[in-house]
Amino acid sequence: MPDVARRSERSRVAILTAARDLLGETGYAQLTVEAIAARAGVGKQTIYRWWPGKGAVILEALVETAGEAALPDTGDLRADLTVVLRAIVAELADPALSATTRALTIETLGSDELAAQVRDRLLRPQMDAVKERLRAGQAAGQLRADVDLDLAVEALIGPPYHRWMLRTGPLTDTYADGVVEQALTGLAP
Amino acid sequence: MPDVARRSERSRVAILTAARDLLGETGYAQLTVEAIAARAGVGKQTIYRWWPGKGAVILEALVETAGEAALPDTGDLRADLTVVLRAIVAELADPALSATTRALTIETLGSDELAAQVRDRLLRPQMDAVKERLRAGQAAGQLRADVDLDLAVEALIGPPYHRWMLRTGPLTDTYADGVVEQALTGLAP
Amino acid sequence: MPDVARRSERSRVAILTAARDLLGETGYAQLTVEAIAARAGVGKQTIYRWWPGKGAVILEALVETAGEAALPDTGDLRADLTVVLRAIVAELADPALSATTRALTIETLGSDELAAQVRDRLLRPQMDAVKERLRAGQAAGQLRADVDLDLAVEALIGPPYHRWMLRTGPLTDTYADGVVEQALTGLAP
Amino acid sequence: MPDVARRSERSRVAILTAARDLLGETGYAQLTVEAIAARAGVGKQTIYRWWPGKGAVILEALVETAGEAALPDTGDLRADLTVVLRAIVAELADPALSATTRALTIETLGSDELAAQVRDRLLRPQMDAVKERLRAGQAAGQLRADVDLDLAVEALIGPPYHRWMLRTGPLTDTYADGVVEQALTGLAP
DNA sequence: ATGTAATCGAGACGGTACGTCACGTCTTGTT
DNA sequence: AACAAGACGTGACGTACCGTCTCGATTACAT
Repeated sequence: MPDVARRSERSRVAILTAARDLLGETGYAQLTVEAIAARAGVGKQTIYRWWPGKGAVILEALVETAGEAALPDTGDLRADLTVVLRAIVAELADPALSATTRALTIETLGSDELAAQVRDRLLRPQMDAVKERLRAGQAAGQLRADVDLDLAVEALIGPPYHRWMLRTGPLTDTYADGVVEQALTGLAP
Repeated sequence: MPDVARRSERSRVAILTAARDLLGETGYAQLTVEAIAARAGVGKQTIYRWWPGKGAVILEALVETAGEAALPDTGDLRADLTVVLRAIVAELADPALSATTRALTIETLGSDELAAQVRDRLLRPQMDAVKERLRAGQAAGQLRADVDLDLAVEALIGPPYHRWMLRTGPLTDTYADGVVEQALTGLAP
Repeated sequence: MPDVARRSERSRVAILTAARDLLGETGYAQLTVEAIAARAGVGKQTIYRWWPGKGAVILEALVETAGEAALPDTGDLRADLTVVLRAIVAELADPALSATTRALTIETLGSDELAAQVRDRLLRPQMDAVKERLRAGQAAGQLRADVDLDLAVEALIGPPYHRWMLRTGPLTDTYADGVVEQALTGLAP
Repeated sequence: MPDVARRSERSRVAILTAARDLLGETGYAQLTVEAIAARAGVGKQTIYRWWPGKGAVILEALVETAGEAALPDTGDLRADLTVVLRAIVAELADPALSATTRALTIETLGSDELAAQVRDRLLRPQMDAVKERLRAGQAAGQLRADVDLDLAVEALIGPPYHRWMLRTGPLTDTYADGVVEQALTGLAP
């Protein structure tokens, strides 16, 4: 079993960077473990020693990139959600970040293990943060008391995610605003 | 430049059937072109002659399976949408159909070409059917006149899709009903 | 079974010509049945209807090319053999004819059937002609009475054939003369 | 740019052995790279990493099999050559060894590169050994001083090679003796 | 300071699937 | 019935990566 104390930080960073760069430059199809190792100047075994596979590397790369999902609470629920939705939509519209997310989604589809990891480490925090903000709004009487907060979160995040995955429309601030508008209308008292 | 007139219908059907069966039985990992060819009793070349790759085969298999996206219009918008949403959710919850969709999604992510095909041949019809039903409801005064129908469609389809992709919750009739309820609340006059 | 009466002479000639041309232009590696058919403007089946395979086509091409193996008999054995040997060596040195012969040799190595055909239709006549000339020389007392004529023929043809196959030396008139000289020395009374 | 220092000797031997065995057991038609790899318990890539193709494998197998071409020199030229010619003829008559040689000849005809290799690594040594023995004989006055040694070698090796390639006669000790007899008659003072 | 044990880079290994090529057969009109 | 055209099942080709496995050569810790 690997001795984490002796782990080379240089290699760890090089691998994650190489993975991100390759995704940005050549796309998912060229993102092979061998390519990551070569680009990072690292032996393949060093990757397999510390990660179970390609997907886990991407996940870690994305987790490192992702900032803390701290949501603003200015008291103005609509304004706060607009900020969040715009950020989410912008991230999906950004080619570099989007490539990583897309790659991770592919890996996710093939592995329940990884799917759970992604859900718990990456999504849950984000969704929980939104949920908390909604709960606060609900307590403040800005939402009906009977709304299911999980559904409410999905009403906000589901549409842009669907649009991004299936490329069925543009991902703009205007769109983000529209999603917030529509969702809040359904949730308001 | 294959001569489509001489194409063997027997082979075409055998290939699509084999692809569907393999997905149902052994999952995506075992869905290789060689396995499809072997199972269908067909040469690999016959697959490559008519489809650009594995993804296109899956797409065609799914398109053939998918019935016509004719939506009911009983006049009761809520009832009609509930029927549709329950069907969509059931499909996503069904392991067999879901496997095909999942496989197709993976292939999609690796090819813009295929992504466009999927969007136009598989998704657009479904989404358009929902949109038309909503438009009829809008004309009948059951929806506000100012709702953006594209957003409305996404409000219905986005949440279950998000939940399915990221496995963040159960996909049940109750859930479907909740999604319809919430969406209609936001769209009602 | 094919009805030889209806056979298309046009196709027959086109096929043999295409085979010869392809050998001359692109070499043996490109000499596929499909290439012959395409170049000849002929269906593949027309080839397989009349020949058992590629080798038989080449054989027929070569048989048609090869003139009658009539040997001169001027009474001067050395002069006659020199003429023949120079002709043989020249043929082996000629890239076009040599390509066909080489191709046929390859096919021969893989099929006893074809090897027998080549031996009987192509080689035997040539070797027999040489043998007859030697027999006449023997009768005229220009050869020892006890020489084995089959061996004598091989003493003339074997060396240049070996040299050609294995590319171990130049194939010139001088060389041909040397072979005749050496062989006759061994056969003379 | 494979790293020859890390090459697996076990694999190298297994591949060459498998190639020889397959030739002996099933013949050239079944001698595919895939069959060699399977029989040797080796990945195909391991073959392609170290040899350019099937032909080179056969060549190496034959080179390893072939003993050193050390010719006896008892002082009795006729006896020494008889030993050699009988060995050559026996080798050509032996189905197993002959299969390898035949296979190599086929491969040779398709590649100038390989042909040169075969000539230089396999044939040249053998022919040179014979040539040296003849040179010694010439020095000892057993051959005329003016004989061309290259021609003399071909007079010995050419006939049996021709007979073997074209299957025009039996390959026996008696035949070998006849060839030596005839050649020496032509070369004697 | 030195031994020792794990990590490191490199890359060969046994595999699996890829997408292509040509084989020889079969099928479909045309002549 | 032979023909041109070309789709078909078959099977080998040579390539790309997979994940595992040796190799010395660092490198960091415990003597």
